[in-house]
Amino acid sequence: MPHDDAKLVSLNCGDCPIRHRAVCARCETDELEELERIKYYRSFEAGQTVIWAGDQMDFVASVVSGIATLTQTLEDGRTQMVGLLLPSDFVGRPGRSRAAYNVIATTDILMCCFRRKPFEDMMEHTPHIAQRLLQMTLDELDAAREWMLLLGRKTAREKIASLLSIVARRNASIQMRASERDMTFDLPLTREAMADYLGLTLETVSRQMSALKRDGVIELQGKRHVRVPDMDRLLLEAGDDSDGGFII
Amino acid sequence: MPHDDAKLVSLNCGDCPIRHRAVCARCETDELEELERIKYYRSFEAGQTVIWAGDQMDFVASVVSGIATLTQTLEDGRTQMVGLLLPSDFVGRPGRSRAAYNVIATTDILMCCFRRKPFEDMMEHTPHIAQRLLQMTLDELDAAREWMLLLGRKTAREKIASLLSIVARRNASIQMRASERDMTFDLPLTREAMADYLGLTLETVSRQMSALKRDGVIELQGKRHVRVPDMDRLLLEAGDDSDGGFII
DNA sequence: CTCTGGGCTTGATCTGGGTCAAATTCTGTC
DNA sequence: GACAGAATTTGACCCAGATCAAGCCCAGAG
Repeated sequence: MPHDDAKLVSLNCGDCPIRHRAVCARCETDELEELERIKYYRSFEAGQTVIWAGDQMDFVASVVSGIATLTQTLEDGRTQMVGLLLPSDFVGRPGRSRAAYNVIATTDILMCCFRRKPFEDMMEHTPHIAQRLLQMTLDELDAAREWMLLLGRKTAREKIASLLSIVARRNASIQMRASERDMTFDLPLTREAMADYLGLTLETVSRQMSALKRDGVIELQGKRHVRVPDMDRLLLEAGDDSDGGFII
Repeated sequence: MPHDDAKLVSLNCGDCPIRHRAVCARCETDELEELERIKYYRSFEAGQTVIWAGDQMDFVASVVSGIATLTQTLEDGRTQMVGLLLPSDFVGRPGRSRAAYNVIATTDILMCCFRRKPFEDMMEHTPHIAQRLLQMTLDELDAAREWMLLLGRKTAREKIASLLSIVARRNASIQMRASERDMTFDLPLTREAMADYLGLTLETVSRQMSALKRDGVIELQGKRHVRVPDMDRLLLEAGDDSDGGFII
């Protein structure tokens, strides 16, 4: 049986062409050679936009390398980022969906694609894959709901602090320094992208970044390099509640 | 193989106790008698709040009857609704999650619960169940993302129009009158609940309802009964784009 | 029939964040 | 090492929606 923290991951196994494998992130063993047979690759340049119309796509894909964003727009141009696609994240789905998203490549992207029908057929007799996709999707749903709280009820300053702490936390898990109070990282987003993520304008983002800097919550070296002297302070600014919650 | 539109539904099969079944919405046949063996019921009164702490719950549940809302709050009391739970909707998940939600009963609720471990075990060898849960979760994710666009980028008037058209559409599918331009329905939410859903205050909700009424977009009989003379007009007000999107 | 309280509306005023505009870095690149 | 263009900052001003405060409507209780 799969581990709780198992993920469907993309791994660069040495030289090109990069191999896509379904592995358990913990035990590191291949589980499904079958994926190998139905996959192909597709790359996109930084800045390129792909309109991902759910029910018209005949494939699903997973990011192998690079960063992309998932956005929705109104016809007058207002745009809202609704997801960040990092290596190993999936886009597209087994099943129908009317929703259409813009997938915008922030960097050059390599995607591993699976033709939909074979992928769905495969899921039929390999419950592990279905369960992992379910777990990944549930995690995304949790993240989306937390973001709804941010979009609906947080102030501009809290929004910025929340975004920074999320980026910091992600870096922390990479650096294995989650317990450190002092953190340093690079922002992978422009001010405009941050604004689209947070439901703000880029001017407001800039102003609040300046305010947080003035108040000593963050330090900036250049525009993108951020140092947080005290993570607890930042989390406080983000307004996230930390109480555990009771059981019924 | 399961149909695309298959759902895991709760059905009231005549007398109490209500039976929970996993059926295909299209072919109407039972697929999994096994669910019967691990389920039990639990009811909640209107107004009751349950703190649903993902990783501490030892069961998952599905709404059999009644309406509940899923909300998140900041410690100072600001609250944001992040989902609506209607009959057949699931809450809780097979797998771990740190997220905690408040489940607030809008009406009296009957829930069908499954103890987590047996439910997860069952998923292992019944791929249909896993696939349906995945499909349901993906649909919820689409809805959450559409809501993020609303929360982040729509004006108060557009938010109200969007909510009304969603409620109208849901009623339409029940009444089988999707093609009608003229629609009538009851709002299942108080002004305050609408506000929490839309990231607004109840005063703004009230004002915008009055404005839509004044402009002839809707008619009100009493506070909760709404008539929409022209759905197209309402959809226009909601600002949703209708263009199909291209394929890459 | 009146009282009460919750849901709702409406008005007056305030303000956070949007809008518009200009100045100031940064990043190349020739 | 200067020029071009994009990213960012900062300022001035404005407005949509929040806040504060009355008052209204109506269903249920007595």
